[in-house]
Parts: sequence; structure tokens; C-alpha cells
Amino acid sequence: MNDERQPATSNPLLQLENQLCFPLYALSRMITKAYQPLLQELDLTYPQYLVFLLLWEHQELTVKALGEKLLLDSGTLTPLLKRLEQKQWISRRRDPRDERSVVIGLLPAGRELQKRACQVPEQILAKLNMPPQEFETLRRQLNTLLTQLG
Amino acid sequence: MNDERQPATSNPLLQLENQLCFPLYALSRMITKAYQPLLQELDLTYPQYLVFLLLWEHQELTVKALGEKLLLDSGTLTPLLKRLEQKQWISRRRDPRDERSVVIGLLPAGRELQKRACQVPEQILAKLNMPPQEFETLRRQLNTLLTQLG
DNA sequence: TTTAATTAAGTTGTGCACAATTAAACATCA
DNA sequence: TGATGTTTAATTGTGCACAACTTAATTAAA
Repeated sequence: MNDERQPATSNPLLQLENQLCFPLYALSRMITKAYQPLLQELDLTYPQYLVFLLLWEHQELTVKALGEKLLLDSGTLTPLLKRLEQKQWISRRRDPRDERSVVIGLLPAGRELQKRACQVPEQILAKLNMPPQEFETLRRQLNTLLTQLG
Repeated sequence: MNDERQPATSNPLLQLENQLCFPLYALSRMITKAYQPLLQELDLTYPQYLVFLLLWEHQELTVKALGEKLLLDSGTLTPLLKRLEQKQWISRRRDPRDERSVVIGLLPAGRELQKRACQVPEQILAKLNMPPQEFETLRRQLNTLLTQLG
């Protein structure tokens, strides 16, 4: 019952291999999977890791700011941040100057995490095994496309 | 309580903007979101659309074959396919020659769907507003990276 | 040919991702 | 000031995505 019979699709635009979306979708998941064993040692998921990248850089950010930078909404961030709060890695408090905003801050344990995360990027680069030149070109190309669509 | 204070990260590899993973992750989601309004008219989600691209091309595929082509496992596919079965768009039956395998086939309504989906790729291309040359280069680059990792 | 190993789906549980809605705080201005 | 509109999070519900496990069918080995 295996596949390779005559394609029925007259329209090549409707074939998986001609899509741009699919390799993006698949590659994104594969890279997340490449991070998984490294992040597991830190007890982090990939989206949680992205949140920490921002917090290590900025110490404090509102949920709104995190959402803007990561292109995620509160429906995704709120439960994620609550899980990090429960682990005592971050703090969540209302901004006294604007009670609508929730400010996310690093707790000591969350700050400590950075030391152990330092090796993650290098290990990923090693896994990808990609020429730095090519890496940089692709990164820039994707970022350009991202800002064009955003 | 807004961000831009002095970064604390001494390691630039730990900054979000220097990651390759992030634009991949974000772009993948943005493109899915670009499909969403088009697919909504077909009552399809994006992963369901990918399944149909393959079925329109091959008429019949096992769950295993779908999983190999889409890089998804049965934990993802089984419930997705059951939802499509409930809508009478696909059939699910055991292969009599190997009762372990489940063969997914197109039902008439699922085949009909293709006619309405024909316009989706063009509309997406229009949305992306990307030179065909650049599109093709990026698609090939991502596909290469994909097969390298896979 | 019984036993052991392998394979294919399905199941369970967790964590995103996001649309849609709600609620509270703030801003605006009639 | 009070009514109106906007902004910010939180909530609810659906659908992936995937790790870990289970079950049944097939294959390989002893």
C-alpha cells in the first residue's frame, strides 16, 4: 500500500515539495528538537529558553514587551510565565505606575540559570555543523523576511 | 518599566537577535498565520492542509508514510486524522496485507476540497510579496538544511 | 515452531499557540 | 466629572507537537 503511483495533482503549486512554508515549519520543529536534550538539563522548554534569553539581557520586561519581542500573545505567555514563577525562577508583579502591566523579573535561581545556559548556543552550532558564513547569511535573510511580514 | 537598559549578558551568543532558531521559529508561525484566513474558508488547519497536499498527490498513504513525509509522529497524526475522518473527508482502514498499517484515503468530499484549495498557493505568494528568484533560493536553502539534519 | 525482537498505531499527559472573550485600569473628552 | 473608548492581562476552548508508554501484528532467531 505504498505511495509512488501517478500524481493526481495537475497544479504543481499544490505539491508539498514546492512549498516554502513546509521546510520552514519542519526546520523550525527540528531545531527545537535539537535544543531539547540540552534544555532538558536546565529543566527548560524551548519557548521558556527564549523568554530567559530576553530576561538575562534586560533583567525586567513587561508581558507586553516579551510578547512584542517574541511575537507571542498573553494566551501563550501567561501560563508559561506562571510555570516559571512556580519554579521560583521569575517574579510577576503589577507595575505600580500602571496596574494594567505585569512586570516579569529574574529571581536569583533564574539568574543562576544563565551560567549553565552559556554552553547551549555553541553546542547547537556544533550540532548544525554549518559554515559560519552560510549561517549568518541565512539568519539575516530570515530576519529580513520576518521584519517584512511583521 | 520599559526595557532598554544596559544588557547584562556578556555572551552575545545568548542574545535573541543572534540566534538562527528564533527567526525560524517566528517566521514559521507567521506564515502559518498568513495561511489561516485562507484555510479557514476550507475549514482546514495548516497541518491538515499539509496532509491533504500529500493525499491529493498520492490518493492513499499510510500513517507511517504521512509521518515520514511531514516529520510528524502518530501522537500528532492520529487525532488529526480522526478529526478529518469525522468530517467524512478521509477514510482510515487497516491494510489487509499488514494489519499494523493504517491506510488513509480520500473520500469524495476530501477530493472536492482540492478544487477550492487551488487558489491558496497563489494567494500566499501574493501575500509574501517576495521576488520569485529569492523565494526559490530560500526554499532550496531551507530544504537543503532540512535534509542535512534529517 | 515457540520465543524474542521489531514495527505500526494508538494512548496519555504536558506544554505551547492562538482565536475569542472578559475584566480591570487607564486615557480622552464632551 | 462622567461616559466612552483603549490598552493590558487573564481566561477559555481547540488543535497541534511530542515524549513516554501500551498494544497488536509481523518478522527473525533459536
